[in-house]
Amino acid sequence: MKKSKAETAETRKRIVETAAKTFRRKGIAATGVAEIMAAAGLTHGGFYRHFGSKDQLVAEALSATDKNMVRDSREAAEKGAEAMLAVFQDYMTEAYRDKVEDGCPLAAMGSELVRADDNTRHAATTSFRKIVEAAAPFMRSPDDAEGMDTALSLLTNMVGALTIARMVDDPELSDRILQTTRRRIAQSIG
Amino acid sequence: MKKSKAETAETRKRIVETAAKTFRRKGIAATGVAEIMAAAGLTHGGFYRHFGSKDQLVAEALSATDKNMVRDSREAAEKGAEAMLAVFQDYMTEAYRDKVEDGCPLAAMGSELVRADDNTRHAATTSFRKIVEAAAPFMRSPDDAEGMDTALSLLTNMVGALTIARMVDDPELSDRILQTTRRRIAQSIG
DNA sequence: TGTACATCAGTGAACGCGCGTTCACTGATGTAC
DNA sequence: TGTACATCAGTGAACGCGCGTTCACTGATGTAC
Repeated sequence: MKKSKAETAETRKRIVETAAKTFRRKGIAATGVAEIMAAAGLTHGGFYRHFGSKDQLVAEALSATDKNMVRDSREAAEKGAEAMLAVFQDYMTEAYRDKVEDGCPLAAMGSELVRADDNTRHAATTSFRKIVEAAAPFMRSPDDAEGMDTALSLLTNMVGALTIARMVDDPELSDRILQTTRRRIAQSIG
Repeated sequence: MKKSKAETAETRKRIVETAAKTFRRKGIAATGVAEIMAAAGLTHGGFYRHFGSKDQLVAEALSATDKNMVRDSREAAEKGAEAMLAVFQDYMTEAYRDKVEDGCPLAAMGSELVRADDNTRHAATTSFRKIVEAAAPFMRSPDDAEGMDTALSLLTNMVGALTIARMVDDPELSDRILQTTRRRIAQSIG
């Protein structure tokens, strides 16, 4: 039952992507290795041919998602302020709020990442910094350090707002949080 | 081995307080009922004399902590803008960041609360709204709805900033996040 | 006020279950000649 | 290019363990008379 190198690489990628979605939707601690493998169409026994531990999968799943977010931010930065604004505003839409499994891992798993292992936290830190750096030049006062600080403030606000918009059980309040945050994004970028 | 009513009430309170700390420090899913009971000096068998389920304890532990935060905010609101500012700034100190188990539950368990049961989410929502309402009159533009919106923006920012300040593995970046958020608090209140 | 009895807080063993991880086995892949 | 053999991806059973929850039992509390 050995698989070709191409197939093996594909399987590995599929496990990482399935894990990335499931961890965001259900949380890290609440998601089992067997559950991820089954969702990827495999039995759990083969897991350790690909990864040394569940923690390693957590780190890789986070890295994979973060890589996409960094890429999106950089592409927007190349296109200019308008594209940057659009990418950030999209983060605060009702559709984005309701699709947890495809969204930002910091918002979806934030409090669990605080307790994640060193590799995972380091990956999260690096990605977060890259996004802040991509956004900084587009802040209203981009002089030196000030742009960084504004970007830091804006991005932490977005993560917190998205988390709380998902947590509250009052749809009106949730929408209002998104709306207020969209306004702050518009005020910060320009 | 039956205990007096006073002792029973005391035990119950002790379990809730222990749970509130442990859930914040280790996360909800990662903390077991037996672990909480042991930390409270009891065996796990007696748990169900006090609570119907782990979920019920989660809801009560959150409510208890939130009640304190609402009280602090309201007391500060009665004292005036300066006290309000002080309470909020305290939230963004390095000491507060490093004492997860005594701090804000939204920051400590945010992403897990999104998936918590209805009672828990409702309790969290109600408390969050009360704190926003207490803060709103002290925002720089407190006219009508605008104060609410600014308070909503500021508080979601504080929760997100605290979570990310705890998550990043770079102490300098972490401190900078706290500092930037303190500055925003000072700019918002006045 | 004193006595008999029902209540019930807490103990410790046990329930079924799912967890992360290991392992013997399989058979197709990839390599050495 | 063809053959013999080593590799190893994936399966499925099993490991020890801790999970949330249940239960028979205990003995002190609280109540009814």
